[in-house]
Amino acid sequence: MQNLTRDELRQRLLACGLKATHQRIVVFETVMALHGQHPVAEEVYQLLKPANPSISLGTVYKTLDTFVESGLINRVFTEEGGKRYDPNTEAHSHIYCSNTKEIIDFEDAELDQLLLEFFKTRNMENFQFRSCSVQLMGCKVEPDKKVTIQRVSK
Amino acid sequence: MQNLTRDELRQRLLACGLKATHQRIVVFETVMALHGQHPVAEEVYQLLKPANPSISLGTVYKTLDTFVESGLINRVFTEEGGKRYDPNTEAHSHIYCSNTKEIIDFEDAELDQLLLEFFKTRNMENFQFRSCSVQLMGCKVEPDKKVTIQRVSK
DNA sequence: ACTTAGATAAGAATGATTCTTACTTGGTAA
DNA sequence: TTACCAAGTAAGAATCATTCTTATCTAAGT
Repeated sequence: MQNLTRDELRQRLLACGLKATHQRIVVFETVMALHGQHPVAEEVYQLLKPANPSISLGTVYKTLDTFVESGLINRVFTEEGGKRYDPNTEAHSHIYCSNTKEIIDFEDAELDQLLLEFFKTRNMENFQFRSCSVQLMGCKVEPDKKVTIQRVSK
Repeated sequence: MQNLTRDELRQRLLACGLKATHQRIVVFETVMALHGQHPVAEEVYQLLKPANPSISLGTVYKTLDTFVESGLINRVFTEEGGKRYDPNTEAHSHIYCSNTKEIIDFEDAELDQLLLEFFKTRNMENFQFRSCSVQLMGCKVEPDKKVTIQRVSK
């Protein structure tokens, strides 16, 4: 996830048919810089506020929802209620820690492949499949350290 | 999912170390009758209110959370925010329809098996695994008809 | 039946999100 | 370039779900 310049951000907005306003560019920039995290609107607002004190919280809420509708970002599913956003639009799964309440990206090409293969063996009636992902529930052993999930080396 | 008698419900509450109050029995009974659905607290409240007009909404909220803590029911992950509950505590996945906003249970033993096998091939560092499930995103073709996902017959 | 820790009713308080309205602006076309 | 207007925004009011508070009540053990 390279950092995009404001002009590149502007292009992506226009490509979605959205007016490239200053507010949208800044919200987009801020949320993209949080790749790997899953912020709520308020958090995005707090981050961009110092450099952009005139942008209102309501605009951040509205803008994030607009981005989801346009597919620029995703919502992430939560157990607690509350809307969280995910800058990562690649297929990936999430790890939910019941201890720290963290939501951690889990990218695993083999898993994605496995699921795709699986759903090829299924006949879906009356359902137009868009995507699927896995949610892993559990808890961090040491709350301050990172979680890693990797292939077992033979 | 057979209907449990009130005495059986009472036993299950006591087995979890919970006082078997009238309110808890009624909330438990109501939510269990919604097997396959994923109600919010308000919906449970509306259902039990006619026969139990003295139970307050706050109690329903609190009781449902107590049940989740005790493992009698689960929360279900939502994209919209808002807390929904799942009477089904067996391992299963969910289908999310972006059209009707429905959340539909998807039980598939082969999928569960596949995931278990997969995670055996992974080494988790600093994470105590509890469970996992799949979420299927898409939309119903005909909103009023049921979705079915079944093995393709050879 | 007596006791008491825990549970509840009622409604106030909170907090997140949406809505309203008057004002502003990006992008288009003259 | 300028003028125009559909769309976007700021500000704050309104709404809605959920939690909290407190006085009262009750299940279950003695």
